[in-house]
Amino acid sequence: MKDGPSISHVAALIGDPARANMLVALMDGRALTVSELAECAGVALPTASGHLARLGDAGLVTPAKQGRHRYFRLADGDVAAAIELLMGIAERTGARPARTGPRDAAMRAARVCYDHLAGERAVRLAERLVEDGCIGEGETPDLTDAGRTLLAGLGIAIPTQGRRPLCRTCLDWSERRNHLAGALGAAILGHVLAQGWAARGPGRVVRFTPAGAAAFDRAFGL
Amino acid sequence: MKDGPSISHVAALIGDPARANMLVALMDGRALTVSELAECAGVALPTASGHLARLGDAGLVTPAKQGRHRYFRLADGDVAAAIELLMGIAERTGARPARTGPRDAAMRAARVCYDHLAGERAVRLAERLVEDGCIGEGETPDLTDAGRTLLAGLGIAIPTQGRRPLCRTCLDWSERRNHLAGALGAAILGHVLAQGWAARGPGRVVRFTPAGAAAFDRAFGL
DNA sequence: TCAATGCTTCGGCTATGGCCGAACTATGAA
DNA sequence: TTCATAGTTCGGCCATAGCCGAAGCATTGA
Repeated sequence: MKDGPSISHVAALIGDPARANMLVALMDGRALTVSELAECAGVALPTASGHLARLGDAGLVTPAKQGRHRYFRLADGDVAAAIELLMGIAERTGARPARTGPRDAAMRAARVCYDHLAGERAVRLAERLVEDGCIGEGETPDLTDAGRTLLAGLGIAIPTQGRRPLCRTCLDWSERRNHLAGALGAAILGHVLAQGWAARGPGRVVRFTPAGAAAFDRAFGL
Repeated sequence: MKDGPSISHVAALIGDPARANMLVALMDGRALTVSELAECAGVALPTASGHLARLGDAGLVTPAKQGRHRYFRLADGDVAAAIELLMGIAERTGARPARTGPRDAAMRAARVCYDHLAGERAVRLAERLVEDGCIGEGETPDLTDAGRTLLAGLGIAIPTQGRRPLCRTCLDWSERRNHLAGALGAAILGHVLAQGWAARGPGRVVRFTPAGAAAFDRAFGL
């Protein structure tokens, strides 16, 4: 009677189609206004406002007032991780016809998950890092000395340790294996974009240039 | 717009309190019957049956027929992981310590779980029995000679061994630790009621009399 | 100061879906 | 065979909560 209802409250919030659409729209880590989210969810503005108030109360999104706009973003990586996991479960049931459009293929290849990289290449990276002993295993792996050396060589500054874990695993919905999240995951995405190895496409898609993909693979020994 | 609804379907399934309770009850990996899950969820059997059919369709639980029972277990670790994550999010919000009504407090103190005792006192009993070497450990602990002696002294007949395990552990909702189920768990509850140490209240609540509580604690050395 | 924009609150409508009792099927026991 | 137990299906009741339009703040710009 204790855990049940409390998780059901959170799950019920995600369980409404309009709210789910909003949350998915926020999965790329950007902040959107109430009007934009209403548009994404396909509901009228008052309805969206009500939904967002409830999501905010439950700590799934955080508001930021700016002028006469109110921006909302996902509260943190855990919320993004939960949504990714639910996507994986939803997909596996086969309820969804395959329908693998071109945009879908790009999403599978590489995309943003909150503030880090997800998709096929991100999963390969994560597995390689473990294999090479650069990071440990588990939910919040350690960054080893080997890992620090590798990153230093690439010119990626190791984020200072705050409240947020340096490394975290996040289950990838398209690959069904872990990719790397946490502060370091965010730093790597930043590096990839800063180097021009890839650029953000529409929505969550991340497009690697041919040269960028090669550089990425070389950098991490893929 | 395509992902939203599909994750919302899964989330909505978890989002119903009755179903959430069932899923949480299954979190220890064991399989439970429809009746047991109905009891855990606090709903009637037909209602539980319907819920489980939907959870099964969505691939969150898997059924296994055995005789005239139908056992359900969580489909896989991903489902468990998603529930854990949702628990974490729900907890961090601090959202729901709220509704601690009198009936709720009574439920936490002592209640019936299927046909045995659950709640704070039941968990203490189970831990004491293990500590005193009266029963073993694991999912279906053995009853030791020390345990048989204790029960004989209290005048509790040891149930004849049928298909049902004599001792079984059952995860306690409110305490999140194990209490004692199985044929012996049922026998102990029967004894408690027969001795007038406690009486069934409304719903699942079990109310101990002051003298009954003292007698119970003395009997088991709590 | 007035107007325009962005958002929230309110009130009322509606439908989804959760719940149960009763009746029915299937399995096992006597 | 007959009875008992476990579970499913059906029908109907009812509450929750999702939705929108209208009206009410609040912030910005003229």
